[in-house]
Amino acid sequence: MDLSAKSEYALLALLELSPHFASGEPLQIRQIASQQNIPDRYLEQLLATLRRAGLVKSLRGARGGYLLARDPWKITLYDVVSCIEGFEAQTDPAQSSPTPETLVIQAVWGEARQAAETVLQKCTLQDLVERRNAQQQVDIMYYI
Amino acid sequence: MDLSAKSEYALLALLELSPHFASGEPLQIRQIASQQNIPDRYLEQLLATLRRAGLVKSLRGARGGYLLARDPWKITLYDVVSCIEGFEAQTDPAQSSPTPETLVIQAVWGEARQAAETVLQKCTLQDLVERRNAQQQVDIMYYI
DNA sequence: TGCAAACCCCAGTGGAGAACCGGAGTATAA
DNA sequence: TTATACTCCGGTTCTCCACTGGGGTTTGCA
Repeated sequence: MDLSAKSEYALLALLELSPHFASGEPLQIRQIASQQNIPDRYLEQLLATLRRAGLVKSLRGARGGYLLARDPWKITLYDVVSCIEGFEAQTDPAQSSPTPETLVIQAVWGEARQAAETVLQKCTLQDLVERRNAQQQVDIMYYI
Repeated sequence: MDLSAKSEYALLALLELSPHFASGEPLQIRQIASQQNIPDRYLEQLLATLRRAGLVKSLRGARGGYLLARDPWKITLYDVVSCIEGFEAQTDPAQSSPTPETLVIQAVWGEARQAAETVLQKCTLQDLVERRNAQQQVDIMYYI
């Protein structure tokens, strides 16, 4: 029920990439990692997953790096979390003969999960960027 | 993001206790465990937690057992899951200086979590019982 | 053409927590 | 008084998350 470090790292990385989408300049793993305090060898794996999911593109070789595959307002938090966390494929083969009780419980749990996913589907990377900027404005006002 | 065996066991046990609330007759751990296929020594721990949370009462000694502490329509799934899973106290002391990025991410995640919890708060044990009965009716109709 | 900078793949490890088991003790109905 | 139940507390096994490491391959640039 709580956010895994894995998903948080992925979101932070994509958040870091968002402002660079317009210019088309790639960011390197090291830069993202040091900027957001993420173990770089670990971030590497996450970016590979995001690449296979079609959320980022990579440029190999010297002067390479990563960039968003599409506009930051066309990537939802659900896109990110679901591909990182690996939803789906939860058929649970051990549960050969589910009882009526477990079925009902799973059904309600599915509704709760659905409600959470709807929130994530409605929030894009661009929304996150703007909320962060707005928050920083508030901080500055308090600082003055 | 997925339902733990722990919570599912607890819900199954309370579901088993629900029909017996009216009569006031206690159910024993062994009975619940064998009925719902739960390791009995493990269920014992869960029921102890539920008792401390005030969701069930225990009768010690011969002919003892467990019974619901209040009406099954006055116990929500949120009551159960939150006490079993131990929500709250997630201040995360390691996060001494949260960045604006992590703050925004946590905020949205909190909204998603809140949406899921609302679903659980609206569903009572009695709702579960009735949905199970309704489902069984459907099964019977298909059987005929 | 060489070489360094970057991505790419795969395999392992350490620690934490979940799920479960066991034993000794205590309360209580019969 | 005794059998039946709950109660407390500790250990054990197993899985998974977060992370690390050792190899590659690709590519811009001097």
